[in-house]
This record gives sequence, structure tokens and C-alpha cells, in this order.
Amino acid sequence: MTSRGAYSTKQRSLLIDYLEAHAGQRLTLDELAVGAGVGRTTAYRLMEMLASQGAVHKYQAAEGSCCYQFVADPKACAQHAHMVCTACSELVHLDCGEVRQLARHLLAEHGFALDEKRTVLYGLCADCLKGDGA
Amino acid sequence: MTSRGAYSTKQRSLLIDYLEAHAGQRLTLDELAVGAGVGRTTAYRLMEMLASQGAVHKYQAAEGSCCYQFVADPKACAQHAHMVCTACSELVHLDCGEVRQLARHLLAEHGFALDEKRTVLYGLCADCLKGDGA
DNA sequence: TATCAAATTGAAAACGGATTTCAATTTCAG
DNA sequence: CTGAAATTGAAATCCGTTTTCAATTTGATA
Repeated sequence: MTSRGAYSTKQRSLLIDYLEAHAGQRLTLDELAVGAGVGRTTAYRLMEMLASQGAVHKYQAAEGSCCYQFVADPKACAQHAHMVCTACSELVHLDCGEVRQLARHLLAEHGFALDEKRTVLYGLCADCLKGDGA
Repeated sequence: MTSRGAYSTKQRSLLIDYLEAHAGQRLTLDELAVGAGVGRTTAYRLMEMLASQGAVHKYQAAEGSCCYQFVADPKACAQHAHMVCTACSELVHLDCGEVRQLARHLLAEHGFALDEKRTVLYGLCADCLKGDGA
């Protein structure tokens, strides 16, 4: 992953390194800026740019700050749905025939054209389900 | 539907009447306050109370203000998933066996325990699909 | 290497919606 | 009635997002 901005700068490298190093996590703007050691404005602008390119997911959490998360394969993620664990916030990719079958059913029986890539399913991931109370 | 607050007041009646009269719509705080003719703070507090009781849905739209929508049957809505049209914002209830089948699949094959009632599917509703560019 | 226009940075300010404060008012039990 | 408790709503506050802008950095060109 490389920056798409015209100039390559130290700050962008730092941010992208930090993002990739925390690929499984959802990071707030502050966590990113502090973690990568760049200004908040810089982090904000690069994240918005990357989000618009699909290189990161942007989550507008209902409570508190929004989060960004590195996306390994933007092209693939632009097509499938995702699951988010309500306990640990892990993002799970869901490139799955069952979802497409549901989409077909929704269209046929409910007249609703599911936009898979915009849809996020909530629940508990395998780890949190086991870990339970932890 | 009656207020659960200790006192019944004119403002609450106005708000609840207005909510029920616009049962199919998602209303911002301002629309509610202005529409019902009560103060924003009052609208805010009653909506938060009703949302916590499940009597209204609260949507935290990514852009702009959050919205509230009257829920005819809170008990039922606390159990099933919903679809929201990305064009007209209509809320569609989805009490549907196919979703439960997907939930079973997610649990069996992905180890993910879907929380149906917290999940919102996005796409185009039947009307917007027909209406198309309109 | 020197020069400079364009791009980038980040502190600070502006913005905007959510939430709280608090004095005045309303409700209702006794 | 009376008064304690609840409610109201304008205004203030909070807090995350976005913009501004002067200073800095980058990289193409000579």
C-alpha cells in the first residue's frame, strides 16, 4: 500500500505503517494520530482520502468518535458484507453465498435490493462467544 | 401509547401525537420539536426515553443529525432485523425465516452469533427500485 | 545545487449536533 | 390550597469533525 497523494511524506509513511501494523483494529483519529506520531489534522486528511479510495473502512460509531480500519483488499471489500463484533469490534469479512441467497430472497419476496457492501451485521465473533463474560 | 414519565404533560402528548401521525418517517430532532411545537430539549429528552424503551428507533446517520422513528410494535422490533432504503430512508421490518437461516449458517460456519435486532440491512426499497432515478 | 510553485503540515479556530444546566413553571398527592 | 417532585426550554457547554492559514516540505526544472 502506498500513498496516492502527489508527494510522499514522512507523516504518511508513519500513518500507513501504523495502520498496517494494527490491521485488525478499529482506530479512532486520536489513536491514529498519537500512535503514528503525526498531527490530528494530517491523520484526519489521510484517513478521509484513504476511506474515499476504499483502502480503509470508516465507522461512524453511534457513541463517541468514529473509527478507521485498514482494509487489506479494497476491491474485494467493495463487494461483500461485513460483520462486526459488538464485544470486541473485530471486523469479519463475509464473502459468502448464503448472504447472496438472502439477497435473492429479499429481492424476490420483499422487493428489496440489498446493497451488500454497505451492510454490516452485528453480533458476537467466535472468540467473544467462547470467551463469554471476559 | 402513553408516556412513562411520572407526569403527563401537554408537550408529551403533542410529541407522541406527532410521532404517531408520522409513523412511517424518520424525523430529526428539529423536525420533531418544530412539528410538535415543543422545545428541542423536551423533544430530545422524551425521544431518548422512548428510544431506551424501544418505542422509537434511533438512527445515528453518518452524516448530519440523528433521526427517530416511531415503532408500532416495540416487542416485535426488539427481535427482528430491519432494512433501510438508502434512497428514501424507509424502514422495512424483516421478520423473516431467511434471515434466521442466515443466522444459523453464520453460527455454524463462521462462528458468528448474529444479533438480529441490532442489524440493519441497506439497499433500495421496492418503490425506489421502481421509481429509479426519481 | 539553486529556485520556486505546488503540496503538505498542524496548531488553532470555526463549526455543528448532542447533552447538560438551571431558573421558572407545571403537575399532582395530600 | 400547599409544597415537593417533575418538567420545561433557552442558553450554555461539551466534544468530535472540519476548515483555515501561515510555515514548511517536496520535487520538477534549470
